[in-house]
Amino acid sequence: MKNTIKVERAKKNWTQAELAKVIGISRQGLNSIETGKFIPSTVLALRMAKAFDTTVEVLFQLEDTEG
Amino acid sequence: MKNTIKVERAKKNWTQAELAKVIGISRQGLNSIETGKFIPSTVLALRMAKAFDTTVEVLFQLEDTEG
DNA sequence: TTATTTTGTCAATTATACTTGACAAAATGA
DNA sequence: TCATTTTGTCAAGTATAATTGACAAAATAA
Repeated sequence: MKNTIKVERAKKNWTQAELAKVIGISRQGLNSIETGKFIPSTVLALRMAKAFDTTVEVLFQLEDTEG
Repeated sequence: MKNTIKVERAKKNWTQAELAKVIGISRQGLNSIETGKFIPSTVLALRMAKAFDTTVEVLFQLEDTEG
């Protein structure tokens, strides 16, 4: 799964630590999600989408092999 | 977190077992998600949204306390 | 360059999603 | 009613998400 967290974060000029705090997760946890190391829960995806004023689908995209 | 899986499933006239197969999860796993026992991964949420031709936000809603 | 912040990553632990197998309750259909 | 399908739930196990603490690489600012 791909994500556009880094881009959305840049738009808001937020650090990983700041975003992590907003969505209630550790900085390392957010880093692992952002770098594709692991897949977040739907609650975290929804919180992130809300924080960025966007949708889960804009933030996260299934790969062709994951469809 | 609330969800509208049961309703979307009814629209398509799918059983839990059928939907579970489509998204690549066990029947009991899907049941636990549908009944709110646990929170699915974002990949599963995206697959479900795709299967239902809808969005993650339509399928899953944060409670006021989870925002 | 030097100092500071930000990011990436590791190890070890904890929490939880997801699995299979099983069985009963509930719903559906004959 | 009787049979069949569907759903809910339990237990025990596996997989993985998420945690903290730590440290170095990379980026940013002075």
